[in-house]
Amino acid sequence: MTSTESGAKPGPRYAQVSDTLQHRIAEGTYAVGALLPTELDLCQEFGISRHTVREALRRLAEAGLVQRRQGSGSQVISASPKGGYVHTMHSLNELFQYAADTHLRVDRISEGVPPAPLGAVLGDQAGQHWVILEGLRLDAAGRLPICWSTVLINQAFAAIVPDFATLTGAIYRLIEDRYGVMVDRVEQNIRAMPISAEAAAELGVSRRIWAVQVVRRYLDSEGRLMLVSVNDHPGDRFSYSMQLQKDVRGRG
Amino acid sequence: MTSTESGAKPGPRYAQVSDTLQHRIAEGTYAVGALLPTELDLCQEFGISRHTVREALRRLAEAGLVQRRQGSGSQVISASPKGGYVHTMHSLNELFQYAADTHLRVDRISEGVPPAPLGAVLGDQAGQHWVILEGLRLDAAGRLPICWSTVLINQAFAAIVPDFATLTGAIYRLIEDRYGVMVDRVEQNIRAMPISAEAAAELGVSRRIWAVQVVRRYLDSEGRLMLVSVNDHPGDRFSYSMQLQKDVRGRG
DNA sequence: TGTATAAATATGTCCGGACAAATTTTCAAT
DNA sequence: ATTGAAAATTTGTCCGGACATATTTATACA
Repeated sequence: MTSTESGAKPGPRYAQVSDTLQHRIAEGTYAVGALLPTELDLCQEFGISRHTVREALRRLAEAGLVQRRQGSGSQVISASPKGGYVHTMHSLNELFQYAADTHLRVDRISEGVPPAPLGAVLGDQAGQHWVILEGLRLDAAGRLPICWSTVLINQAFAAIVPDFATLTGAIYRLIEDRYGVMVDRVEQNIRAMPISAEAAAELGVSRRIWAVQVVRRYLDSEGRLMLVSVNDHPGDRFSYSMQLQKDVRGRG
Repeated sequence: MTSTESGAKPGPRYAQVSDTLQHRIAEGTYAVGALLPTELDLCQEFGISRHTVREALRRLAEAGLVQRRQGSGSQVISASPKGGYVHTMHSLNELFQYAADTHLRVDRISEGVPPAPLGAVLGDQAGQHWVILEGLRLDAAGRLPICWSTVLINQAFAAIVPDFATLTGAIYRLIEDRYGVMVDRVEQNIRAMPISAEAAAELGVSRRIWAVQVVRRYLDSEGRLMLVSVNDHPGDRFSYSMQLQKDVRGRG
């Protein structure tokens, strides 16, 4: 069919097969709602054992693309977006890993009073001076753009900026280590909003995609804002799972 | 060791093994940070093949309990499988108030196997029959459209449907009261996605607005899905705040 | 025609084995 | 003591086969 299906691919066989199947799903060869070929059919087509086919199908099921049912077959339940991957976070910790302050390619550093849109996340401290960082945040492999990140740093800690070049952990940890000011609590807000032109360009997504903006405000024990991070995730790649406490749902 | 490890258990072997290992992790036999016995050791201990041991370890890794590394071994990275995150009740309750299962104007009721897109939120129970409710959810004043809501009810509880006319509280409470089946835990997932034509029309928003979809799965103590609610919020009106625990952001 | 039963189909579980790839350990050379 | 290469260890990938279980389809019977 397409040239991408004929040539020899790198990586394990099951990955080649799952990639091919995912490609066909995205292409419409296997429509949403339709059944995939049976495992034995796939064995024959790709000339591999059933074990390897099952590994490929298992990964597709894990990615939420297909649903497997004993006796019935594997049904396509979702077509992958053109980006081609589905990122699902299963816990808050994964969100933090996912959006950790690591692998941040800093493109721009400025200082002064943040413009109005950014000032909104600063509340009553909007008029003060801040150190502003903007850049693209990449995944652990350093390749895939995860989100467009803006970090506002209280100017009292401006001296840490030169250390960003060798930063391996979260920025707030750098502040804690250097200044002994401990983060007391973190407020997080999630909202959806139109994506900025800059973020869309950096992330390689259409401006028709909405951004999921995750704002985290780090405060010390006296309620002073130490750090604010604003991450614009492409809406088509954002998913955030958590388990709710029993007593929390009391009012639901 | 304990009595629970000696007797013959039901279910597949890999599940028995992963349950046993999970129990030992929770008990402290395998401490967090320590390495599990090697696959071959486990083969010998349980008298099973390496394939079955690997299936058990794979599930533990999926649950976030262990981390497997080629050449090194499987390391325990967490003692609690099911999230167990504690959020401040104040802010989460705001979400629940915001999207409470009240003030639901039911427009359509159908029964049967949900179509593929909805089936995705049902996981391995997608093929079963459900009672499907769709309608517009209004705010407390009964005026402002909050979200487009789809509710999937386990057919075992189909008899509660006529009572919706006089429903004043959450649907899951109706089930708890009528059937004595208690909700044990609630899984919540937030993601952004294009809004459906139907939801856009009902909510009076443009289709260019993306929806923030909040899926909540209500499970009983045996892991059976009782109820699933899928709420499509207009992205331009959605905001979700919470306060993060200090220990939760530990990895950030 | 409708229904209950049997057969066919498709995925789930489990075994045995083999080699590859990544990591750790051992040990010799400097 | 330090370095570097070889060996041992451990998980990753892949094959072949067998039977179990769930679903669908075909068949026989009423």
